[in-house]
Amino acid sequence: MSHSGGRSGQPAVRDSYSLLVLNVSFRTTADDLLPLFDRCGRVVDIYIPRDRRTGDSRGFAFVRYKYEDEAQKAVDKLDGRPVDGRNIMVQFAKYGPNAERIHKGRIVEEVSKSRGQSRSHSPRRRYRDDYRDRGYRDDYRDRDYRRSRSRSAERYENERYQERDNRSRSRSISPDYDKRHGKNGRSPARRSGTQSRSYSPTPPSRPRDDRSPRSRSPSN
DNA sequence: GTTGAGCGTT
Repeated sequence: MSHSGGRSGQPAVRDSYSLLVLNVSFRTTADDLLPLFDRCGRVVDIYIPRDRRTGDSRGFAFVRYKYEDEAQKAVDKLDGRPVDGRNIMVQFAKYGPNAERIHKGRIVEEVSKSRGQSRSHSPRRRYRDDYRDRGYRDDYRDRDYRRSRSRSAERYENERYQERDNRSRSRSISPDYDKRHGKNGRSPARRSGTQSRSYSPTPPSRPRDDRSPRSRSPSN
């Protein structure tokens, strides 16, 4: 009854403290961290968020400890220790039961010592998978941008002329640059069938469906 | 094949 709480989806988290491990190698797995953090205390579980598209590690992991004292010890012991050739950073996570001591991302609890929780004031970036998403998204944006510019008033365009020019050169160094590459802006050597789909109003959907047409009901 | 600040899933 008096299980008032439910701060986290999993009840197991209630009896465990989460630690955030950063600066871990991209190929470091939980199995590699398990024996490492297990030496500092009882590790309940270790989870490493991975990309659902590629499946590669993002470079950080979450280690859950049964007790906070052990977690704190792991932070002080494993924090700054070279793993897989790189120093890892261990600190308390904002998610979990220990969040009670964290107020809006700021730890209300007194710092153990001069640990320097503040890492750096460097701006944080998103996942490194953005560059690949921009690949096809850039085409859509370009089309929208061109259409948007048509409807835009000419007077405003005058001011945007600077930005547009600057941006235009940013995307393409020069129209001749493509010609030098032999692309000539278009690919006439393409398949005629491909051209049909190119003019299709709907973008080519990726055959993400791996469902087998034959095995429709695997349950029965 | 790449990268390097951050806060998570069934």
